[in-house]
Amino acid sequence: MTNPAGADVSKLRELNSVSVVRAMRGQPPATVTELADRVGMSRPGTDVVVRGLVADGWVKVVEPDGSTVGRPARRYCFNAEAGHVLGVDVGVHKILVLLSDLEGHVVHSHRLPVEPSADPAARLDAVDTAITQCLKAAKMRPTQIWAVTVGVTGPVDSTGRTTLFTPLPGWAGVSPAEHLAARFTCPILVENDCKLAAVAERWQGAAQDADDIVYVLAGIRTGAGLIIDGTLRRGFGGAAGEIGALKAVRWDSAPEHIENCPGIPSSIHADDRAAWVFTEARAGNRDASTAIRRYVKDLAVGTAALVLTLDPQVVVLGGGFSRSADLILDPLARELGRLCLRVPEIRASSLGADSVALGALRVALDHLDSQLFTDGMPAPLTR
Amino acid sequence: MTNPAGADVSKLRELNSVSVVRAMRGQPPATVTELADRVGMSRPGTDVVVRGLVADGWVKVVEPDGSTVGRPARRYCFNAEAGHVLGVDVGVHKILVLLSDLEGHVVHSHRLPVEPSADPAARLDAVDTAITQCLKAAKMRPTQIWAVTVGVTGPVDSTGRTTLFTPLPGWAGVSPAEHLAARFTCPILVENDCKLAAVAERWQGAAQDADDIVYVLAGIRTGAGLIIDGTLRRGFGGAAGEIGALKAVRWDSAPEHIENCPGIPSSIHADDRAAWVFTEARAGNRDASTAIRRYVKDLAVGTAALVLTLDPQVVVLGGGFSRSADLILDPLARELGRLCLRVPEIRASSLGADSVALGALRVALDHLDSQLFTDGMPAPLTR
DNA sequence: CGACTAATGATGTGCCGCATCGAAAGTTTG
DNA sequence: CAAACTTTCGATGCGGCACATCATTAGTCG
Repeated sequence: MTNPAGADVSKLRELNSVSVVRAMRGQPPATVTELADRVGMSRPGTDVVVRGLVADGWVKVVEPDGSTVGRPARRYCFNAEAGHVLGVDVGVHKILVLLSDLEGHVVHSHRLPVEPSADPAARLDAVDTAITQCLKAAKMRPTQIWAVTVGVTGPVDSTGRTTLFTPLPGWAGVSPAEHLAARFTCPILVENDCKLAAVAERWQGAAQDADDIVYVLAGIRTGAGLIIDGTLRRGFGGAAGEIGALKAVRWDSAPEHIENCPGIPSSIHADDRAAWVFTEARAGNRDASTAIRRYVKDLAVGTAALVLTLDPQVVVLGGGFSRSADLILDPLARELGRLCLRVPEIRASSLGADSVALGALRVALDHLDSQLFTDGMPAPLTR
Repeated sequence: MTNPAGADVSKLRELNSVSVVRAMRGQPPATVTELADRVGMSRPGTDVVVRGLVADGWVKVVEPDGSTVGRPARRYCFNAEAGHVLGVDVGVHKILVLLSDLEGHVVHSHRLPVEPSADPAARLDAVDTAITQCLKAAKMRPTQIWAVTVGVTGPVDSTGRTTLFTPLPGWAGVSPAEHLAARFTCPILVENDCKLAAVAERWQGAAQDADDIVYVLAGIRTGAGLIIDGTLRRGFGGAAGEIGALKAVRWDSAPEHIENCPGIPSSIHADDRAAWVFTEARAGNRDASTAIRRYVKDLAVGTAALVLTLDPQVVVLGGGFSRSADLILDPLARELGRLCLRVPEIRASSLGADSVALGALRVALDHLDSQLFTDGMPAPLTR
């Protein structure tokens, strides 16, 4: 786009092929006439293009089908099974692998619990196992995967290496991309988990209508992911959104208000303390309410910094605590109203714990899209 | 780009016309053969395209010219005089109007002092006068202007209306765009001054190599402009970069450290106090050094919030105080090192007080570019 | 003045998309 | 059961665009 490139006549075919594919994706099977209308081309021209796409494997035919009157039309739809992508969430407690087709429909998933204390080698082993299991269940081989995205905690630099501090033991400097390159020849992307969750919320979650989104991960950890003008922003060194590193913003210590809330019975498991606090707060427990109020106050300072910097349309609240969004959203909105010039909409995440892996899928698909659409959709069968 | 559009055969000509123009702009006059090489088209094809562009007025011929051997080639260059744009800086003390051709070469400028206390009506009158003078000097009529960008203080919403708080008296809610629409039929853009200065620094200033830039205005006022992935980011409500509104960030009061530095002689004019402080600091005045240290400390907190949010490649320090960048850059870098994960490069602005108007020019030109390039460069003579 | 060089202009070819029209494949109706 | 109707399918001819090739032209150099 930026560098001038002479356009051959064949470029036209490429352009129109891409247009037709764009018009077909995510839609029910369509007739050539419908596609011609949608794309704004003539019927014969569209027909030729569609034939080419069928020959290349991008499009498949859905024979006749229920029509009312006239000669029944052949129906075509995007061949989502032409390729598949993997989305991997390397979490603290679990590895989650999602396998989807080119439309983003999840066809298989595999979840593997991991000890929070596991070292990088063990964790990467678990990733391998989960991917193997997932592919096996889907009866697919690694060569059939067109792209993989891995979500990890902590910032990721442009080479796909984790950098700086991460909550996982010994995880700094690890390169999941290099590790997976041994098994996959396709592009392997590595991305921060908060950023992927943000992508997921825009794709299928609470912010599908917005192009400027601040996603705030509110849980045992606190983090953020930014989508600006519809695109995930990584920052020059991949550390965009790491406002929590500013000591004046008490994101590191914020969850402690809840974790260390006075009155938590010692019988409660460490992982369930937050749930206890939220439940108690709803029941009227003063200490619990205070803990949450303090937490939200700390959370709001960092969020306000993000909001003032970016002026987004929506703030999406995700992470473990977002299950109790009813207790957080309103006070958070109040605090932001106090701190910000213009308060954006604040919404609770509508995706569960799968959001990181979902976002990973979307990033992988986006990567393919940008490649294919700029190259004019070469035949996928040759891969 | 996003909605599928069938590509007619004529689209090819459009594409190639755009490519050729792209290859010509900012370059010395070129022969058809050179252009063909640059664009990657055949010579005859390029020739036809260039002829069309000449006929439309986009390109002009530079007859023969010094060549060495062989038949002398006709040389063509982009006809920058085909249209012009205006960049207007509505400052506190001055109105500055720049008139440039389509290459961004300033052909005329007009500067008009304004009382800081002038009300909006008087200020808009001054804008009118300055524009009139500038056009008169260039012997041009308003219809020959293809786009105007106006830089103002304070956030600007998407309709080009100033919003919220601004340092100019009564300036909130004013719409310079509506005011100018009476004289110009071309697009009139209104933008925040810090944002425009950021654009200027990337265009001709200290950050020409960077795509992720945080511009910090350090002067009597403090503000910021953000460029992410090479594009100016306005935010959903036009208030991106307004981190100074966060009270925890002491940007509002930061300049007071310098303005109220102990020891400033009462004989010094209010506008020259900062200069006095910087001069004294260089001479070893303790109070002055302390004032600057405190100022930088406050400045750094807000800057750190921006840097941590966006992780830019470069921070450009602009505004009046940047003339004394030698006293600010190093301590600022130290503070950011303490506060941030990854410290970006910190550079002093290399543009003077014209930066806002320059950025306004660039924004106007960018607006034209995006329009023309997507429409395939229709003949400009018809305007 | 002739040889060399590089741009110019003209011709023919192939590809692409469009408009048009007859043939085909169904449904509806009497 | 057959004729009328509706809609898709397939083929043909047309015009536009870029390309390759080659003769022509306009300079410089020896």
